[in-house]
Amino acid sequence: MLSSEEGLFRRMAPPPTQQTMKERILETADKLFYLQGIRAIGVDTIAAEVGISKRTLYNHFPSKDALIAAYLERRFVQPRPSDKPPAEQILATFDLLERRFAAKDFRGCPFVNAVAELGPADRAVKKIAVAFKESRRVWFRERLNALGVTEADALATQLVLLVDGSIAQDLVRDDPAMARAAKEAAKVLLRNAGVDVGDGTAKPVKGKRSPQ
Amino acid sequence: MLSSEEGLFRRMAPPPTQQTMKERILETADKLFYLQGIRAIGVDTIAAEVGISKRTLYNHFPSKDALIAAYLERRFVQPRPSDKPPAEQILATFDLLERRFAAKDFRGCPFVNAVAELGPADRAVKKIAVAFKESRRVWFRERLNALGVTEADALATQLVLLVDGSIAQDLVRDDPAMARAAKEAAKVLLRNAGVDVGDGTAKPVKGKRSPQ
DNA sequence: GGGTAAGTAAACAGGTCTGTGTAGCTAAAA
DNA sequence: TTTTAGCTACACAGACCTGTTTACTTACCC
Repeated sequence: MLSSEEGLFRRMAPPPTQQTMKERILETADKLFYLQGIRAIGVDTIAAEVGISKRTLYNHFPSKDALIAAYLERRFVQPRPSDKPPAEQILATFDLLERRFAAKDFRGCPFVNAVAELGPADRAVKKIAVAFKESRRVWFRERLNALGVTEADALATQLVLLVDGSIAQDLVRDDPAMARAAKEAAKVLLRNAGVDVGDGTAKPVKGKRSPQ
Repeated sequence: MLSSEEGLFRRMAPPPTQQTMKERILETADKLFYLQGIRAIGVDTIAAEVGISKRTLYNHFPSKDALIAAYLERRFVQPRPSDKPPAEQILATFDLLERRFAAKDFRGCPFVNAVAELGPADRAVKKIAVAFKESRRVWFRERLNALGVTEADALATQLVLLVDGSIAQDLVRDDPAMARAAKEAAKVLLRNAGVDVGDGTAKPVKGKRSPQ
């Protein structure tokens, strides 16, 4: 066997920074799954891109399904905590979205995409997608509660509709202006709930008239 | 050759209603593509479900890509014309959505799903998806113009965000209430633009006060 | 009756997919 | 120095994919 001939100088490659092998695999899987689709990418492709053998990949993840689950779990991160006022935090969400849309590697919401791609039969994927969506809704609700909005729960739902709507629209249109449109709509909804969104048109929470 | 032995009684099956073969294929492809995903369904599966040979399918569609394109084109239908007042038409959109969500065979927007599944490389799919989304936006804009809304274009965009947001949310959550939430948000946006949405709280278009 | 259009079944080509098996190499621990 | 954990390369099984080919059958029109 000549198998060592060219393998010799590639073994135990550069101590690849500090990352664990699992993390290296996940990072590559994330990039490929997200940009090209989960079904479109085979495990061979991932292994080749990481620069490892397929056997090694399967030593770290028992199946492609496990890798998919780990990919989505790794995407499930909470927004960074902020000490800005709640209303600003809420509106900043849409500014962040707009920056994301402008990046050319944005390809929609990985959770929605996974559910769309893998179908309703894949319960594991659906479960994590639901958890993610709910966590975002709760994030909005907490900030609305802090603002004293009475119907915080309903308004939080409406805000996530604007977020997901702009994501879906940007996915097909590649138009970051969708984020701005969502932000303007969000401002109207917030103002209507009595939140001061910084343009002096805050409407009172409970039928009270604002001064003049 | 014994090929006729069991084929004999299946030939030229029941004159299958009146539908053309192309339509029968498309109908089946639609059901399978939409419910299970485009990549998840092979042409063999479609042919078997229609009850025809694969050769026949390929005689009607030169490739799977052509079948996918025809599937999406067939999904691209305009809303039925209505003689109801424009504001009612707009709000009825969300009622229709809610009924769709409640049906257990609802699986999101076929255009968004196709783009998510097939990736940005598939220009043909992306093109028809963009055309569809824009047609819906224009539909809203026409009705807003009829209502004399000044910023009809911007508001139409905001309304499609609510539509697509509720579709995405329902896709992952299976919750028809998302359509109601979108409707409530739409009412606020319409009222804010001076449209009377039937609860006596219409706000004038241009700073004018409505009678008491 | 002869020709044609459109269907059938079934095999095949050539590719990809997930997942496993085998054998050998290397680095580090014992 | 020996053992062991973890890697590599590579072949393979078995399934499924798109699309083509072959040979045959049926219905219908002229």
